[in-house]
Amino acid sequence: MTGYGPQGLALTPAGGSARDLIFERIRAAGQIARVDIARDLSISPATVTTLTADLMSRTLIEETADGPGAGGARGRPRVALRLRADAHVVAGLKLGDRGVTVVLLDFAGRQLAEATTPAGPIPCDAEAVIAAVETALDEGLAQAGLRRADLAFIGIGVPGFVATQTGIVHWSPALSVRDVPLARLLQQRLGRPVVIDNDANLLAMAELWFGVGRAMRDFIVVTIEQGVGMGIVLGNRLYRGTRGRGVEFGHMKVQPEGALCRCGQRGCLEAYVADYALLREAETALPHAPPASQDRLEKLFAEAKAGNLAARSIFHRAGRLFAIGLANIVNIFDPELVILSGEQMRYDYLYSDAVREGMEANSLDLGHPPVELRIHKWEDQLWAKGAAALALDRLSEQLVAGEMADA
Amino acid sequence: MTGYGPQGLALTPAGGSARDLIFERIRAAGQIARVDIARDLSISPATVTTLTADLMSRTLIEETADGPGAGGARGRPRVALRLRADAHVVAGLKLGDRGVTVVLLDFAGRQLAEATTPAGPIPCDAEAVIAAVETALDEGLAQAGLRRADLAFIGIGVPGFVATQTGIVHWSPALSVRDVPLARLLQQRLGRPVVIDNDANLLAMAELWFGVGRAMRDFIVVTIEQGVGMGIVLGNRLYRGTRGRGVEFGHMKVQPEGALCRCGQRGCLEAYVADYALLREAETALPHAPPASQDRLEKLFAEAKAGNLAARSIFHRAGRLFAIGLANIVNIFDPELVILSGEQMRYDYLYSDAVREGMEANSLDLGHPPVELRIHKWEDQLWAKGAAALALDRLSEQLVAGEMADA
DNA sequence: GCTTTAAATTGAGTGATCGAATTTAATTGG
DNA sequence: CCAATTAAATTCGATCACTCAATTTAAAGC
Repeated sequence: MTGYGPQGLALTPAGGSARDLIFERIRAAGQIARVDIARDLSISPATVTTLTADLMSRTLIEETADGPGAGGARGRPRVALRLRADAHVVAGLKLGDRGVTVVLLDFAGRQLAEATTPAGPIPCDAEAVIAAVETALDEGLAQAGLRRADLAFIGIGVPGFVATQTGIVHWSPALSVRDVPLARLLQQRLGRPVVIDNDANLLAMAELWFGVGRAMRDFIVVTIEQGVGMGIVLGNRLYRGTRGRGVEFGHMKVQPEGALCRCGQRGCLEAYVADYALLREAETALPHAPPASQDRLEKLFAEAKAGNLAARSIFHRAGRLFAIGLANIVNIFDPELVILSGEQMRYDYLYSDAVREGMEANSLDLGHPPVELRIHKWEDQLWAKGAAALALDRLSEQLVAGEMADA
Repeated sequence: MTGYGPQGLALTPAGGSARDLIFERIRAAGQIARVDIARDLSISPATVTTLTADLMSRTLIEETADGPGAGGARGRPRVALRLRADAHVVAGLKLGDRGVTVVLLDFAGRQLAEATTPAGPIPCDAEAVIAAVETALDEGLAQAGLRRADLAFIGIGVPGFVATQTGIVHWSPALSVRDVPLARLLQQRLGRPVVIDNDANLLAMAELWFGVGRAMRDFIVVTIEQGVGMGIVLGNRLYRGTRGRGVEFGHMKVQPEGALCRCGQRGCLEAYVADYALLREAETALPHAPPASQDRLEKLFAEAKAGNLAARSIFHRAGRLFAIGLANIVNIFDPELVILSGEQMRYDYLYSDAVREGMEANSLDLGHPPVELRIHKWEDQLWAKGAAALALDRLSEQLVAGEMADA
């Protein structure tokens, strides 16, 4: 008499109310008339009128003054709605090797300010990270003529193992200590709500909220710099793995008993394609170069292009294994699109046709066309925009909850 | 003016109504009183009364006659509800090498009949498969004293690449032809609605609906026999990949330029651990054995146990690569549990402590305890029960839709 | 038999949403 | 310039899902 079927609820308990759906629709469209909302969401025009009036009374949206938009209209002209730009401001920050980047976005998604402040040497302790964030944030606020109190939410991208729900950074190349409750510490210091996440996840968020990913249900973003990161979007949502930590693509094993990785294991993808892995090999093959530096990697690539066989083989192997790793991911998730993003993209050996071909050769041909592969030039503030997207996401949740509370 | 944020809906549009949730709760519990439903689902007792009355009028559930259950109760005794066993009957079938297995389940999840009928040589054409299904089904129906018309839904598990939504089998080791619209053909022949799915997915369904997976949100089922299959459950739902086909674990590359796989590529996991891969190697190392047969694999394993180094190395390599493949999956999904299931489980080299250790050694240590690994003895009808679970799942959807239609 | 207890039910009330009718703001044609 | 036309937006009454508070029901305890 124990029954059968999943014990957890297979059905989603609630789902978004019509008000939330309308809000999301307006945000996604930028400008949209009530009729179109009703049509898009299969909601009656009556409801749309009621709920948009409610959203307007909460000063979240407004009617636009500008012309009709839709061509030679006959009847009553449609009135477009949009988010009120002045409703809220959020900040997004990214902790990087070269410093801290910050962007400020208004509620309409427009960028109000962008700044990068150099950071000290990493790894450093929590206090130094907090101070660096504080400096960058204040710089951005100064540009926009705002104060900290004006921020509705702050999102921060951190490399490493980050648990978003708890706000704890379990390990990060930027931090000399483990298990830092960074979100809480920053919230205390900055006086505003803070949410943190793995930086690769935020790159996926950036594509989902501001990039090509907006129109895709399922896609993957891969980035290579110091390590190898991956963000997965399934069903228009960032998939964070079942325990809320990032997905670990860099430590997929692509070669049994292979090269030694920073993580202590062997054969990880990262141990073949990350900066340190390439440089490590270069040290063996080309001992004449100066000690490890960003510069050296470029030199190494130049040598490969010039025909140095040792250098060439380093990149060749990296590309081959990278293609295998990508193919494995594609076989498992079968996404609509794979985006390769990262500052190292200039290295044609990793983001090249050879990799694309290798990936396709290693992906199962199921009769449908191969996965679309796009290469996105790395923009410094894209990561920060992803962090801002996370902040906007949380802000929305908060607004919905608030609406429920006082409705 | 293009807005921002995902264009698809991030919020789930509707979600289950209270009636659906109550129905699911009763099914999951087997026996449950109205008060408990109200408490578990945070729904008012009044609603539970109303909606259970509705479900009873639809003859889906009934009150039980038996004693109170809860200890020395004082007040009005609670009346337990349960699904009406006689409401519906579903069939689940599995196409296997050894034949077709069928189970019949009543609406209370109890097994009414079970039968296996031997099948002809595979691969064969669609007509032969349909005939085999028909024979097995009628055998099961005869056992239970039922007719085809009594079946509410029929679920069928097919090895290979199966698109569930369209009901098309794109490729299967059981079929000599490609892209067979098997669900439609069977539906026409049997006169009852048919749903098909990849057999590994159905094994996951079986665990989710009837096994340990019932209490787990996220778990993975891996099975090895002819090929390597995997089913993934995320958030109490089977994850089928973004295009509705099964997840391709068997063709994960675990060795660059490695062994040749049936799929034509190199280094696939399957090319190291599937039956044919082991036998292929045995042919090289142990040319004295009789030609390929199930029997030979057992012999090979016996030799390995007896100390034959060549035989031993075959299983050793298979186990090592299998562990790597598992570790990669665990790194990506970070599930609560991994279930290893399959008839070949007797071969300790694949489902052994060595594999467990290998998997843990290759999984990233993130400070939490390693993933739980369970080995489930292969039961012939477990696959078929998974197919029945799929049928029950579809039946529920249909009932919900029907409820909406005539409510 | 009366009280106590807890489950189940009932009936009034609320909020979300819809359908049909109405109002509004434009265009077009006379 | 003024109807007629068109389509967007709004209004109003109705419905449905669900809740709350009060009531009924079926048992145990005294």
